Amino acid sequence: MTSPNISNNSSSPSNIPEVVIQRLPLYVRALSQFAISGDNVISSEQLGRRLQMTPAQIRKDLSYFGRFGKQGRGYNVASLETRLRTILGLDRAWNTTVVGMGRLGRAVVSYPGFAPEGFNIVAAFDADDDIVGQTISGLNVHSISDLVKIVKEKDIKIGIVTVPVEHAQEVIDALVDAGIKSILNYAPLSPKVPDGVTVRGIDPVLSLQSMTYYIR
Amino acid sequence: MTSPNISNNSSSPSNIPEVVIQRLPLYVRALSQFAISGDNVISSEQLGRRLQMTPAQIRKDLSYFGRFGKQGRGYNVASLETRLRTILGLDRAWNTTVVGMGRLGRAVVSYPGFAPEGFNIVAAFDADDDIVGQTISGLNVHSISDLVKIVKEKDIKIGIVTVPVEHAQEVIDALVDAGIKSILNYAPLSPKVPDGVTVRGIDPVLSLQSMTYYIR
DNA sequence: TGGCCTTTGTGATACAAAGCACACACCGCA
DNA sequence: TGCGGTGTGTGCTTTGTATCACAAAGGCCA
Repeated sequence: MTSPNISNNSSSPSNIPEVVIQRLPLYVRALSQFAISGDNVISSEQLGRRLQMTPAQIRKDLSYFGRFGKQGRGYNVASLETRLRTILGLDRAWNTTVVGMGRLGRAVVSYPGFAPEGFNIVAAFDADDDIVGQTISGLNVHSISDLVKIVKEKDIKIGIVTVPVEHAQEVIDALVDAGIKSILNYAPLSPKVPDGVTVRGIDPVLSLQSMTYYIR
Repeated sequence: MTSPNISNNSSSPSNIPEVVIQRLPLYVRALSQFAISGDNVISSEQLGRRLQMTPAQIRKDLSYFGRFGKQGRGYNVASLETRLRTILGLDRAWNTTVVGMGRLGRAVVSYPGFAPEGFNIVAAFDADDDIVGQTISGLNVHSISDLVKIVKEKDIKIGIVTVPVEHAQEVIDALVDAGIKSILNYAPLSPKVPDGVTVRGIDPVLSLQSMTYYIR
C-alpha cells in the first residue's frame, strides 16, 4: 500500500504506478485553472510551481501516457486537459450513490462540488425505517435492501459510504455485490474489498493525528 | 511528495519517514478497537489482518521508535496504544480553529468525531460580516481580522480551512502568520506553506477522479 | 531444566519512485 | 535558411520504501 487510507485491489489495467494516477487529477485541475486565466500554452515548470512539485516529475508522469508537449514551447493547455480527462475517464458523467443518510450523508448529498465534475448522486440509501422514504436534497431515500436493484437500474458505478463504522464493512460488501467498482469511504476503517474494486478513504481525524507529531 | 494532497515542510524532528508517521494513527485506532473487544495481547499478524497490511511492515514501523513487543507473545495492546499516542502527541488535547463558516465549515464544526479524539474546536472565523457575530454550534464566529489575537489567546495550534478556493491561500498565509503549525485544508488547491508547517488536504473529488481510471 | 513453539526485531535484499542532466525537437527571428 | 534560446522526453542515478528471512527472546510444559 502506498499511503494510509488508500488501497487499490485492481487487477491493474496497466503497469502505471498508482501514485501517478493519483496525481493526474491534480494536473487536470491546474490546467483548467490556467485555461480560465487565458493561458494557451504552459510549461512543466509553470505547472510545477503551481502544484508545488518538480517539473521533472510532471514530465515523467505524462510520459507514461504519450508525448503531449512540444519542445521549446510546452503543453497546449486545452488539449492536455482533454487528453488527461479521457485517460482518467472524466470525459463522461458517472452515476453515484450515497449510503447512510445521517448527518454526514446529508452533508455529502448537499455538497455542490460533485456534480460540476461529472459525479451525479442519483440515489440515496439508509437502513433506518424512519429515514427511508424521506426526500433529502431532492433524493428519495431507499432501503438498503433495494441496493442491488437500484444500482443496476440506474447503472451506478461509484458508491459513497457514510454509515457508522460498525456497519461500514457490511455496506461495502453489499455495494461490491451490487457491482460497484469504486468506493469513497468516510468510515474510519480499512475495509476489505476484492480485486478489481478500488477504495479511497476520507478521514480528517487520521490526518490530524499524524500532523500533531510534527508540532514541537 | 509521497501522495497528492499531502505535504510536510517540517524541518523533520527526526529522520523517520513520513509514511511511517502517517500509519501510526492507524495502529492506534486498531489497538483501541482490540482493547474494547477485550484483547490484552496482539501479534503483528493479527494487527496486519485488521489493517490490510503485512506484519513485517508493522514491525518495521514500530522498530523506528523502540522495542514494544515480546518475542513469542506479541504486543501488549494497552501499553502499545499509550506509547504510540505519546509519540504522536495524542496524549493531550489540541485547540483547533475552523476558518470559513459556509456550508462546509458548519458541517465541520458540528461533526462529532473531533472532540473525542482530543481535537477541540475552540474558535470559528469568517470574512462575511453577515456571518460574523453569529453563534454556530456553540461557537461565536469572529472576523478574520481577529485571527492573530484569538489564536494566541486560546493557544490554537491547528487550523482547519473551509473557505472557497479563491481565498484559501490568503487564509492559510494568515494562519501561518498567526503561528499555526498544522493545517487541514478542505479547499481544492496545493497551498504554499513555509518549512515547519504541515498541511494535509481533504479532497473527495480528487479521490473520485483517480478512481474512475480503474473502472473498466 | 531443557526443548519446542511462537513471534519479535532487524540486517540484507528487492522493488519503486523521484530527480538529474542532456540530446533532441521546435520556435522565432534575422 | 541558419542560429540561439527554450523546454520536452527519457536513460540513468539516487533516494526511499517494502519485503524477506532468520537469529534471538520469551513462554510453556513435561
